[in-house]
Amino acid sequence: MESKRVKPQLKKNLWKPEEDLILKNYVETHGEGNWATVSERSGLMRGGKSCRLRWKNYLRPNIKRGEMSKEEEDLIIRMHKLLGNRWSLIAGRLPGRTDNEVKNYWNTHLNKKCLLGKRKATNSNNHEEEDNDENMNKKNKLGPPFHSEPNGSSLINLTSNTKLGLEEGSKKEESTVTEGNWMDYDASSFNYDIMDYPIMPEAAAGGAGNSASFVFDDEPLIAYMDSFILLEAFGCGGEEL
DNA sequence: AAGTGCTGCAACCGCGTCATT
DNA sequence: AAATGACGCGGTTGCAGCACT
Repeated sequence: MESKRVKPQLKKNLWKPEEDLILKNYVETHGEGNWATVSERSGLMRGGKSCRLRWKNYLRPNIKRGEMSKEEEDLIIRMHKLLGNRWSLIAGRLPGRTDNEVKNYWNTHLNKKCLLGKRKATNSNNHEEEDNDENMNKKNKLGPPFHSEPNGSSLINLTSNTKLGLEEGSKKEESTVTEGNWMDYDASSFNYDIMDYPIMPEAAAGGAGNSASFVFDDEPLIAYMDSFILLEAFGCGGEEL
């Protein structure tokens, strides 16, 4: 007589210390993963997502709590400038910090700071849309593409869609070269050659009909960004590395 | 001391991606 | 190839605590 399984009412709101203990014990004995079954098996009336979040953000070993150091703050600012709201990537560079924590810290402390700074630094040009964090995030789920200036310096576009093919010297590029939008970097500082990156079939097939057109795949770019972030974050000199 | 507004943080929600069937 | 489920990410919300009046 198998009746339809009724979904138990899941608990919400703040976690109690005893719930933390149950989850911690459960994960330590059974390991991470299968979050959907954790609530059933552990007896916690919490959704899998909730359990996962609680573990990831608070119960996991090596979680660092408390004040952000000046160095961490600085790193967050630099990386946010490079990556936008990609909190998990940023948090990945801050040992013991979680994406949620970094995100909250940004929203409560750094965002204001940076906005104030930007207000002072920018003139009345209408770049509001490009500079808007939310727009950046929507447009920039993938990593930033690159662009070489005729003078030899290089730029990373932080706001456009990675999948677009860059056309050298196009109007679009020129119009988007603004502070906080394109980042100057010295390509010679890196062991990186832009030609190492895959040219996607559609681009290779001649979409733009231009040998300077690149379409970047997400992962290789992320891999590149990792090393770039390190170099950028620690001052490009490499003395810290 | 009480009321109100503000701030910071924990947690939830919706959506996208990936793996499996 | 399509459907399904699990997981991860970023945005948003709700609430507790603090500051101010």
